[in-house]
Amino acid sequence: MEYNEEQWAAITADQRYLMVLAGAGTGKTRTIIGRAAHLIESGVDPKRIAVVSFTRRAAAEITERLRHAVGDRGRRVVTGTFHHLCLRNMRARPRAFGFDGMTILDRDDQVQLLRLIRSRLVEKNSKFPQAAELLNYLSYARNTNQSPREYLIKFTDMSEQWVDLAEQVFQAYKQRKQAGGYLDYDDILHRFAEVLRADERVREMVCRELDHLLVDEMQDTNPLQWLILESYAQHASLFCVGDDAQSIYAFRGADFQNVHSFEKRLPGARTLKLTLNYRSTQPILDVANWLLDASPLPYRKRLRAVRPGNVKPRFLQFDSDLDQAEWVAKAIQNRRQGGAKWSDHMILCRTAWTARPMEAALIERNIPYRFIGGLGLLQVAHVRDVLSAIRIVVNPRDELAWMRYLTLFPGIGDVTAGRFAGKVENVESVEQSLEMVSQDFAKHSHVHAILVRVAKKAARPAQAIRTAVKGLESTLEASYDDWERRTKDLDLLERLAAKHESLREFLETYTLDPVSVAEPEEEDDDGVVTLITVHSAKGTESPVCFVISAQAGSYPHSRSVGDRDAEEEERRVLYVALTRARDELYITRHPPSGFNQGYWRGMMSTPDFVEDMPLHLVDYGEFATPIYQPSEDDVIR
DNA sequence: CACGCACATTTTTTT
DNA sequence: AATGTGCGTG
Repeated sequence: MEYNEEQWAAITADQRYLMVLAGAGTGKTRTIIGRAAHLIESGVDPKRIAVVSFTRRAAAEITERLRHAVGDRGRRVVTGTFHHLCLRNMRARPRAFGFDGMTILDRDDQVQLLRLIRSRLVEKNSKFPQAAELLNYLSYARNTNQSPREYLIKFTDMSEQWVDLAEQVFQAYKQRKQAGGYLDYDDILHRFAEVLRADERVREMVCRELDHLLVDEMQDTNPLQWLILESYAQHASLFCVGDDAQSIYAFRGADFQNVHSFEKRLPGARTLKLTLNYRSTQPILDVANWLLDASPLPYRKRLRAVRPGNVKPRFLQFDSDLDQAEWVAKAIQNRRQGGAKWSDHMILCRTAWTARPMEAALIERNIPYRFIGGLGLLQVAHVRDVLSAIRIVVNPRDELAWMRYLTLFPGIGDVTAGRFAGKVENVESVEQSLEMVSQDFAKHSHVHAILVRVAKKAARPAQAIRTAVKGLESTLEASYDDWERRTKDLDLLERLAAKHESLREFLETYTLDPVSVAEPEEEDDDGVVTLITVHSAKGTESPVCFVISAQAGSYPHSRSVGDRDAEEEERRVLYVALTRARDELYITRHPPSGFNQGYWRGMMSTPDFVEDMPLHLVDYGEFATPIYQPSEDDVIR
């Protein structure tokens, strides 16, 4: 593995705290891997190195590439997301963290729980924010280390009474979580950070286990995560890589300024830069550079391509999203006939929603694809149905699971189920809860019987899933008219479960990082086309990229219009999208339709980033001739 | 109290 | 598209 001067300087730097500012495609991941490899080769025990990233896909890639770079030793490096790192540590010391047999709530669960509480505390038809919005407020406040009250007063125009009411709702939510043995996403970080901060003994015990903490995508860390990093920084060295122009998680409390204040926050910290782009050709970078230049924010960034290539990105305007989808699908098909692989193509969309017509067009043409982002497997109704039985066996105090499970059966409605779920709060064991079921639902014998059978298989995840599916099959078949189509998700679920040691671990893994429903059954030699949201695409690249629906309403997204910071974040989203392309970039757009059209009727001054693009930066017109040539595997020799 | 029908609602982005 | 919600019926 070879590195350029800048990369090598970062890899071998002996600063205890180092921030590497790296533009898109400048070899961030390569440098982080290089750093870990370098540390190992200079004698550091791999177990004492951790690499945190922001998605499991990124973490998996790091694990893989590390193994490639240093062999099996690489496996012992701790890799994962922030949430994984926290969970791992808490699971290893359940007593210190008060973490025992907890069920992790995904977003749907959180919303449902909050809705339950809202319905009791807030009068009907009140204009008081809905559960989902309340959850956003709460989560943002917690991720930025503020009290909800503080946040609501500062950032919303809620009245005094409503703020009080919101506080009550949040308080009740917290209590319900405690009672149900639940941990939501924020609790995972929060509890970990809180204990590390407050308990010096635990902090030493935990943080002393690492000598080197490497952080990917530093611009996405929020104040809560920073708190965790600070605790570690007392005992370990910190090597962070990030790019302010790629910060697209402000909605989660991330503040990209933290890559700039790094030096001020940690004594003796230094910042290095990576400026050479190895991914894209210059014409692609020219468009990206133009986009940042057009921003009022000073990114002071000009990406320079190392690789040759002078094909301009192509810009196409369509009459509708359907025409656009049709054309993209056809273009990919043509390119494949011209010798390209399916897997050379990536289609980037702003929201999962805009991907739908695209998906339809791909299916129609039998183009194998996978969709990343959007509805995860574990969010689909029938999967949740089956998992409710599993969750009960893992945590019998899981009220939400009881509700879902019990109401599956004809004759049991939400009132009856709710009554039972209320009683389960103090249950000590699965056996005890099963005993209660057999008493309360004596008439519905299979309610009890299915759980008993699932509980028996609890040690074998795949078998437990299969048992649950079999038990519920007839009931589910009656309630879904497209049951046939849905069963294949359950097969997939079973296969996924087979890869895991325990049901708890299985649930945790996929709650923290959901798999897509549309994961391809099998990839042929040519792989599959990737359809992906820009947020999920960060850190990835592809020889040929289609940035679709690049118009007002998507870039910037209509929800962000009017808020300067949010609009600028949208610019960075588009920037991330454009900089994924290696050789060819297509930017396509169409007039807004449906929801957006209605939304924007009468509003004339919607910003549109792409509209002002200088003509000379792109080529226009109809069909592009395939210009792709199979690339030599890597451009860096 | 359960259930079925009709209707509304949702549509950022992710851990 | 696919859930969730409200209301009348049994």
